[in-house]
Amino acid sequence: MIVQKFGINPVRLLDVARAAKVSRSTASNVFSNPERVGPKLRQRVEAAAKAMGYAGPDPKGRILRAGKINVLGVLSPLQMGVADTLRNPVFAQFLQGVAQTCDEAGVSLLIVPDLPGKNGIASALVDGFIFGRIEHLDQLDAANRRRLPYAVVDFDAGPTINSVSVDAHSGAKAAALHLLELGHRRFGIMSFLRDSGSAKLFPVGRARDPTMAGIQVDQKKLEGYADALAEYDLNIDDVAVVQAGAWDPDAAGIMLDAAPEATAILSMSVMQAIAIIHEARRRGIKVPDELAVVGFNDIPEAALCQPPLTTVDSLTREKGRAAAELVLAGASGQQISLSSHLIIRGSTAPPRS
Amino acid sequence: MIVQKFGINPVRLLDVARAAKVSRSTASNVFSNPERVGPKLRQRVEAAAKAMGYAGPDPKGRILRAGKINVLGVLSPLQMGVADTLRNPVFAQFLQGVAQTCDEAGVSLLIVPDLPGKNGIASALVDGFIFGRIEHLDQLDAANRRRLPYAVVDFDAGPTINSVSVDAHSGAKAAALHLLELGHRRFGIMSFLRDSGSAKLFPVGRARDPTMAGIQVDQKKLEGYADALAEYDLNIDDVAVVQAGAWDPDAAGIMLDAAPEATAILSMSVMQAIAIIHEARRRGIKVPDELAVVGFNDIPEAALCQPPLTTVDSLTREKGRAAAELVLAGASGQQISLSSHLIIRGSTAPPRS
DNA sequence: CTGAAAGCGCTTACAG
DNA sequence: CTGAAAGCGCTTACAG
Repeated sequence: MIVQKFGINPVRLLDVARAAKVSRSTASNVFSNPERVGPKLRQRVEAAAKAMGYAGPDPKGRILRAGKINVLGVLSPLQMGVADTLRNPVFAQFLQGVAQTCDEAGVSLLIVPDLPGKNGIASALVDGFIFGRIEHLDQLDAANRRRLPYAVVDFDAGPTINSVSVDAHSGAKAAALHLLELGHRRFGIMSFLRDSGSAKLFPVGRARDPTMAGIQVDQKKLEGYADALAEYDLNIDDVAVVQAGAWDPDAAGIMLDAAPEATAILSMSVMQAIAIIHEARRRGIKVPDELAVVGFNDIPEAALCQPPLTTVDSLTREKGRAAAELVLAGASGQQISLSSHLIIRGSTAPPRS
Repeated sequence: MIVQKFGINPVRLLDVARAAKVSRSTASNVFSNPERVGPKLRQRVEAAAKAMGYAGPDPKGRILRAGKINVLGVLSPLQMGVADTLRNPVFAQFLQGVAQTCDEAGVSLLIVPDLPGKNGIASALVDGFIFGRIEHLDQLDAANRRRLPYAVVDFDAGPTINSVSVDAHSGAKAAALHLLELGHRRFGIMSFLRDSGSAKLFPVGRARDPTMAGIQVDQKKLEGYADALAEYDLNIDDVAVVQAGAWDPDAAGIMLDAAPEATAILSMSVMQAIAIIHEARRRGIKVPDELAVVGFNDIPEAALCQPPLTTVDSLTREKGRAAAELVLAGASGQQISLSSHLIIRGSTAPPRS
């Protein structure tokens, strides 16, 4: 029968060594460098260990010597816990990419929450980290102090910082051009609210807040939309923008209300694009015939949607892979740039009228 | 400008202490117990630290003293890497549950791959672990030796081991009864192949291999199906069984070929149930009118499917939550049992004929 | 409020 | 092949 106990009975290497009447060094070698120990002593130590219920060196002690921990850390986006991080399908995909590299390197993956009080970066037992999302340079301070390799994603932190970015500008531009080429001229834009606030409407005509596109990568998407519109002599200032969180249940409704005349919606978030398709169906608006929808980022749900979502593939998984490779290789100051491309599926068609 | 360097310049607490002309203890207290240090000394130490680029105690050193690591480990199923683990939607949901508890406890989540050579359990820096999937009692040996709390899921490891299980028997029975009540009498069963082998067909009439249901929890599902069938004087030995991995692209086709007369398919895997719906559509078989399909486990894709999948909700997220709570509470020998229930959606209807 | 000392559990040159 | 010694970086009673 197996008896599960712990906390009690802290057998240490030293105890085993004493019981087996060998030195600590020899006992250590039995577990870590068995070939250096003669068979007789080895068996004696192993027997003693078994008798005492000692299962090998405690990693806590070993780590201090070894230095290497064999763990890659991923830092959750600002204020996000582990659960939020895993729940976000785009981030989950990013993690899958990171995980692929972990598997190749034989390393475990630690998801570190960004908790209000604690400084996860300062205390995480990792060999390096990846910032899942970063919004300001000073978020890197703690990482710089750890003197561990790290990489950021979709953020330009200058030439000294490892980074992996997707060309969001050209991806967003391609999405908008696709709609323009189909003949659409009246749009609504859904931007990403990265904190947990409620949806914000930026109506046409009023002073536009520069934060309406959220973080750096989203601003590039907005510029991509604007540039595409400009090619067709359209001004993005004439397009209503709704900024909302990925899971905001009201966002799709607000968007459709804000741009009732729109024949096409550009969404920076794939989740919101899917939500718009659902909300349109609920309202009896046919997608794509009466309303075309384009998202940004490709996740499995996008292809399963009815109709399947036309969206920008921003190589999320590859970003994760590449970021992890940089960190595990101990790179410093490498910049990797990936190019996104549009996947045309069923949610876009020429406007009816 | 931020300069990212590491490996070099290993400033230790001792160096800072020397530079500030204080003892190690005092320097340590500045970072870990600031209230115990007078303001003058504190500032002197902080200044020295800043000047030398010391950011606070290295967690590697601290851990040895503190004992607690603030990390909960999840062990990947047999032979699975981190990427496989994250990619499996059921397991991803389980991890979300674990993560919820981690967030409540302010703990990070470590995903430990089950790599051929290494013993992840022996070397993981965690305060306890959860076995994502277990098939034999001896997989617990290494965990028992670590003397750290742990829990298993959907596996009865006896009264001394923490476990969280769902009543798979009654869930599966409910699924089968639902079909029987609708009038179905001819079935096909899709069981789960837990290793990476190719699909296996267990045709009717031949000697049935007891392993055709895979691991313990799957055997309970099979019994649940059998008991339901028996209530309608049907024998499970007259039902063709196909056993396949969650992602096997051929499995759905093999199942449909193996039971061409079936009006309903019972699948132990939600992914395979969805695959059967897709394969049926490809073949021009209408679901649910010409073929009813029931899965086991509920994931977001199941509801998004066309038609939405009728499936057993086995409370995967709750299992993760509960398992994590047991471990973090340092429980020992607790058994938690959850009851599954059927979610009836669009993939089931009475048989046509 | 401050510091000298012991120790967390292990490993690794090095000497024999 | 084996062992005495030093040390990984830090913290924590304890004495002053």
